[in-house]
Amino acid sequence: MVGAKKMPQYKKLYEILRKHITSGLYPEGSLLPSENELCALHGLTRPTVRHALDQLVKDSYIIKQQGKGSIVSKLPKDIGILSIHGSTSAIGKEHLKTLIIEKPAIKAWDTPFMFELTDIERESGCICFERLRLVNEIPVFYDITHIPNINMPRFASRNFKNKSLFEILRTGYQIEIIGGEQRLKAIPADKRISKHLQVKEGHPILHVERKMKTNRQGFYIYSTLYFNSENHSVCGTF
Amino acid sequence: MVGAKKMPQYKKLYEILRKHITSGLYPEGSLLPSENELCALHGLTRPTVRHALDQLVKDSYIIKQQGKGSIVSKLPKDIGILSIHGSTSAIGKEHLKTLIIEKPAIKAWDTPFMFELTDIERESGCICFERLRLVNEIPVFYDITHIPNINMPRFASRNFKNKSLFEILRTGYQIEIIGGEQRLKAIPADKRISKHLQVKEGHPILHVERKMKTNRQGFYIYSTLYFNSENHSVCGTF
DNA sequence: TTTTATCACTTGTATTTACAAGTTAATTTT
DNA sequence: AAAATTAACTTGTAAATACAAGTGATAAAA
Repeated sequence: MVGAKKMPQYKKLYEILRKHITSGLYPEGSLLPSENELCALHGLTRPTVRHALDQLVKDSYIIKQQGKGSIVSKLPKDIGILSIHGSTSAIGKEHLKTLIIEKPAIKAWDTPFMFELTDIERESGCICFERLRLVNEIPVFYDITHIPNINMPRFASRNFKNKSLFEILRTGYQIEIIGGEQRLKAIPADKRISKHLQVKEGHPILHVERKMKTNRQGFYIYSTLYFNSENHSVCGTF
Repeated sequence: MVGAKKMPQYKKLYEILRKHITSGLYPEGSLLPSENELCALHGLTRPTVRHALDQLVKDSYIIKQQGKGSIVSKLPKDIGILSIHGSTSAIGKEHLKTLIIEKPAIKAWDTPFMFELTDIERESGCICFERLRLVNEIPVFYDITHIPNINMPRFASRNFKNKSLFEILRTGYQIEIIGGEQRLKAIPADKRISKHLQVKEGHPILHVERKMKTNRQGFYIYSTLYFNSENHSVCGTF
């Protein structure tokens, strides 16, 4: 294991409990052992145990309630990956289809780009691709993704058909999204958008520009979204 | 008395430092007094001071660096999700104005309401008010807030003119927003919206429905937003 | 039976003490 | 003068202790 030796006690306990929660040992809604029990179990003092629990609260794995205990809350937030919520019913995975409009290709960044770029990003160029997502065969959002072409071997030739972008990044490149920023607007559909989303020109479209921070230092992923929110909403937690 | 008396010490210090930072006493990039200095200044012990600083870190008012100190970072987010970003320049507080369209009043919940309500919420009724926010005298967003009328003494008679809602909730009722969910849509402006936001009917409007979770168990704050995103964007981090 | 009170248990706040580890600047040595 | 060392800071981790405050179940009283 990589450097688990000098990890502080509270962090060790945090990792243990985190693993127990995500693995389902403590199901959602159940109570964690009390602070005093955790002290006895792991040979720690209460301030240390509380420090570990504070981290779990911060990452919203648990909610604490005075007089009651530490309640396990729903498993991790989907990192702002905007989920879709239909106005009629929940959308199962089986109804969601992805169409590749433009295959991943290496090109120069647009100038100006929606976010400010570093010199390194600018020089490296980007991998760009466009996708259309359909729910029940109806196009719902149109997605343009820009990834800096820095240490991304064979990315452009990968098959995106059935795997999520984030799954490929995580499993193929050990890249995980750890946060980001986004800008939202409502805009009228232009010719290109109206064609892809099959709406009239001028129809209100939800426009999202996102800059996603990753666990790789200085490596960001950019994405532009055009969303037909007539029958669906974009949902998110914060 | 609206409970400023039994506020814990660490929270008092948090509020003091927070005020000092937002008021510009400690400018961005500068160092806060060291933990030991804060102990001496306020007659507290280091764990208590550290607890206060932890809160400031959590809310990203400061960044701590071992061996150096607590560095004041950029003034943040009102509540993480809702800052406005102009397409031309940053928006200073001096250019932001709030207009009360409907004063806080106790009434029954709309049926159906945008989010599902518990029986307790439904029975208690709600405090509802509507505000219009202007940037440089131009209306930018229209805001309808619903707060359950549960243990909120004298809330309806408070003056909202110059204080942020969240500031009143935090200082007057010890209520803090700890998260939430939201749904976003792009919709055409109807008659009412177009009147308030001074746009043509049918103009694309960003519509946000939010359910905000608080530190008070089972207590949620609901808000509906209509945003004219022609010249501004809604920005958020995740 | 219903209400009230108590008790055991939970987390919340706060003090005190100690040492580890990172940063910076002054001092000493080369 | 330049490099290395030291000293004096800073925050980080961790222990032991105490009491306050909220919760829930049990026991006592009405």
